[in-house]
This record gives sequence, C-alpha cells and structure tokens, in this order.
Amino acid sequence: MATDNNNFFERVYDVARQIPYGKVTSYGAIAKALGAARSARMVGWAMNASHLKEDIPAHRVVNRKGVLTGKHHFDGTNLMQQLLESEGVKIKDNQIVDFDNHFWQPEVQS
DNA sequence: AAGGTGACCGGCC
DNA sequence: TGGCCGGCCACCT
Repeated sequence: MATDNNNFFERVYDVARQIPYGKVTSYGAIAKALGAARSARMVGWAMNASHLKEDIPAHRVVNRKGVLTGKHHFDGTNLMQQLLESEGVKIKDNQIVDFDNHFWQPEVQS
C-alpha cells in the first residue's frame, strides 16, 4: 500500500476488468475514463504488463479503429482473434466487424 | 538525470 | 479508410 507506484496500472486493470463479455473498448476510452485521454499510450503499456494478470481481458481492448493492434503481444498470433470470436465478436482481417456496435464505454467507478 | 520507447490518438491530405 | 506527423505521458535503462 505504501508504495503505490503502480497505481496507474492498477487503474487500467480495474477498467479493463470491467469490460463485459462480448464487448470491446479502445485504449483512448480507457485512458479518458482514467482522466488521462492523452495517455492512451500508457494504457497500452499497462496492457503490456497485463499478461502478468489473469483477470485482464486485454483481447477486448483494441485501438480506436477496432484493429487488434495488440494481438502481436499475445501468446500466439491469432489467440486474440480467437478469444473475441469466441465471445461473439466477428473479426475481419485483424479488425473487429461492427466495432461501433461492440464498443463499450468504460465508466469511472469509485 | 537524460534519453528512448511504446498494444495510441487526432489532425491533415 | 489509409498513410504521415506531432504530441503527450509514464515507464525503463
């Protein structure tokens, strides 16, 4: 507790963890929910370390275009797509189909 | 302490 | 939508 230097990461994880099933969101959305819309990159960084966590559905997090930019960082190459499709999200050429319809806006919860 | 990096975003053509 | 550039913020060496 005393050394909450990774509070930022925890913050991202908390939001990502709230992503409902079959829904996806963007890094910018999470960043904005944290109050740091300009730190969207930091969100990605946090996700980079999310592999250390188990309850972090990073596969539900994509960029604003709906492209699986981070699939590269997953265990495999198509693992991210597999997971999303498994949740009912259609993927086309590494891009989420009807992304706008599957988009989920994170909320700032206390 | 300083520089480099990064799973991004927004604007412009 | 696609490509290019700048910005922005925190982490790492």
